[in-house]
Parts: sequence; structure tokens; C-alpha cells
Amino acid sequence: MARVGLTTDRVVRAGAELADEVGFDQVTASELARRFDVKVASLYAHVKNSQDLRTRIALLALEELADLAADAVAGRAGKDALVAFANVYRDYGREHPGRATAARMRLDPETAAASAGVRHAQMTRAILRGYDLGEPDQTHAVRLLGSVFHGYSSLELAGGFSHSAPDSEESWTRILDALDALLRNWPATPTP
Amino acid sequence: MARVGLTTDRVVRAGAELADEVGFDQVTASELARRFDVKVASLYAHVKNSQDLRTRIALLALEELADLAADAVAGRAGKDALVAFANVYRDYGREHPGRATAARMRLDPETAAASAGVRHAQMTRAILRGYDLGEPDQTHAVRLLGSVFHGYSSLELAGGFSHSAPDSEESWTRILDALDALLRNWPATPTP
DNA sequence: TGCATTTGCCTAAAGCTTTTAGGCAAATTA
DNA sequence: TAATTTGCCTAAAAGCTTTAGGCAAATGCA
Repeated sequence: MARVGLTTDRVVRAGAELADEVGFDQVTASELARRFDVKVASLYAHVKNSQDLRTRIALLALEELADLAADAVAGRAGKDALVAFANVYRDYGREHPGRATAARMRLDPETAAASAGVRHAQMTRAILRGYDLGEPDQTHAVRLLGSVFHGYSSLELAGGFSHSAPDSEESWTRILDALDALLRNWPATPTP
Repeated sequence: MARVGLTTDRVVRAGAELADEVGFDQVTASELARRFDVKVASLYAHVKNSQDLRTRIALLALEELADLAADAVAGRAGKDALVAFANVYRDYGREHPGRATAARMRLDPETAAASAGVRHAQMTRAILRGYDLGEPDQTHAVRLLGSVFHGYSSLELAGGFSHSAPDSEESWTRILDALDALLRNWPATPTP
């Protein structure tokens, strides 16, 4: 019997492509097997189960995103860095909707701690060095940026901003302008 | 044979509770049937298929959220309204994680247009009347707020902010302070 | 109250996905 | 070339989804 040359890596990559084509939650071992022209059981030598497959796709997406982000911010600072960084997330979500959804998947704490997710947080902090924020405000800002990137990408993917003016492109630009202004002018803790 | 008294409404409500208990994507017709002590096929008289069930749970969640939000903002304005509104989203996500995930589900355009989603957008606009924003900036701000609420809730649910200082509560408060400051001070479109 | 109709839940069955166990042949190593 | 490892296979069990057809309970009407 001819061997197709399955490896965990190839299976996960094919899973990521499948996710982009049919949606992350339509990724099944069966469909993947069909694409490799292989029996389903054969896949189970390379991933523990279908949950494991999905988790690996998520980890792959997080790494790809982190690599792209690292590239984008290299040699930039201030608003320039912020915009480049933010666009990586948005563009990734539009080019790879399945992977992007995967990247938003809930991971158990240990898996998350060992994932490229930590690089994302570090890079966000690095960008904030271009603004004058001490702790704990820097952490608040990291969380705010994460929420906006995450949320915008997800709403845009869900079609929330299509079919209505102004177009998403313009909102995105202006939101980044606004975030930049906010970070330059972060309000002091109000005295209660 | 004793009748349990299934209706579409009861099935969907039970589905929403199940979602909160086991996670939205673990909601299956089989499990629901088990809880009603009924055969699976019986459910299919009340929902078209399992996708229909999930969509109906999402619509229920959107309505509940809109009702809560409407209550919360009644009689409030400015930052007070913003904070009350925002807290509805965050609290709902923490009290009803499954429903909240459902509310973030991708709906097809017609379904979305007929959903309580439009009330959410209207209420967000109403809150922004407390700030001095013209069009198209008001729309940009609606999208920003949607992204933040959506994103923060989703990250918090995924455990992104637990096990690290400062606690999520504090970040949330400070992020709302920051958004209020931003809306009061929305930057003009930069001249290119 | 008695009868007709509607409705609610059932059984049956087919098709699909997941997952495990065990086997044989191809690839690798010695 | 022989021994070992590895890759893919068949088989099979178990669960979820969905449709079709049937019977009995609830409802409506004379």
C-alpha cells in the first residue's frame, strides 16, 4: 500500500487550510482523511483525538501570527509600530478566517502558557514602550489592545461591518488613530 | 405515553442552560433529549436541525442581553450610562458563558438583521449621544465599543486575564475610564 | 358527551464522525 | 539480507443527526 507520508505537522497544516476553507468548527478528522485519501483511523496515529487536532491548529495559528507580528514591528516604534502590529491581526483574520478563529480558541492554562500567546503579550508590551505608561496601566493597556484586535477581527469576520457605511477599512484606521491618541493621553486613575 | 410538554421555546431555553453548563459547542440534540427524558427524534418537531437550535440560542441570548442593557441604561447618561451598559455585557459573559458565546456566533445577514443585534447598535448610539461625536466618527466609536466589549468578554472567558496581576476587575474599570476619556476627546481626522 | 382532528412523542433506520484494537507491508537500520 | 520500526489498513463499537411513519393523548366541535 502506497504511503502518503502523513506526519503530525502535515496533518495539522492541512487542518489549518481546511479551517480556512470551511470554518474552524467544520474541521473533522473524516474530512481531513478524505483530503489525504487515507482512512480516518490513520490520522489517529498523528493526533491524539479531534480536540488535540483543533488545539494544534490553534497553536500553529498563534505561532504564525506571532512571527508575522514580530516581522511587522521590527524597526518601528510609536504609532508606526502600533499600526503595523494591529494590521497583522486584522489582515490575518481576513486572509485566514479559520486559523484566526482557532487562535481565539480557549486553551487550558498550561497549553496557553507554553504557546506563542506569551510572545503576543510581550510584543504588545514592547509597543507600549513607545508610550509613557507605568504599571499597572501598561497591563490595562495590553488587555485593552488585545480586546480590540480580537474583538474587531471577530466582528468583522462575522460580517458585522459589511453592508453599512462607512466601510470597515475607514473605521479601522480611525480606531487606530483613536487608540494612539488614547495611549499618548492615558487618563490618571480618578481619585474616588 | 406521558407528554413532557416540549415547545420550541422550552427546548431553546434548555439549550441555553445546557450551553452555560457545558459550553456552547457541546450543545447537542442528544444531550438535550436526555435532559427532557425524551427521544432525540422528538426534538426535531420543535427545531429544524441542530444548527437551527444553536441559532435560536444565539437569538435568545441577544434578546436577553438587549433587555438587560436597556434596563441598565434607562435614566443614565454620559459615563454613567457607558459603565452601566458595558457592565451588562461583562456580567452576562461571566454569568452565562455559554449564552454569551452563542451571542457571538456568526449569523447569516438576514437573521442578524432581524435579531436583537440591531437594538444593541441603537443603544450604543444612544449612549454616544452623551459625547460629542458627529458622523462618521459615531459609527467608528460604535464599532470600537462593540469590539472592546466583545473582545474583553471573550478573552476573560478564555481565562486570559486570570492568574496574573492586576486582576481583571481593575483592568475593566480602568479600561472604561480610558474609553470615557477617549470619547470625550475623540481625535480629529489627521490631515494626511 | 362523543367523535374528529391535531399534535406530541415514539420506534425504526440510515448515514456520518469519533475512537480503539489488531494486522500486514513498506521503510529504515543493522 | 534480516530485523525492526513505522504507516496505513480493516474491523468494529459507540454516539450524534436526521427522516419517515405510527399510535395515543390532547383539543375542538357538534
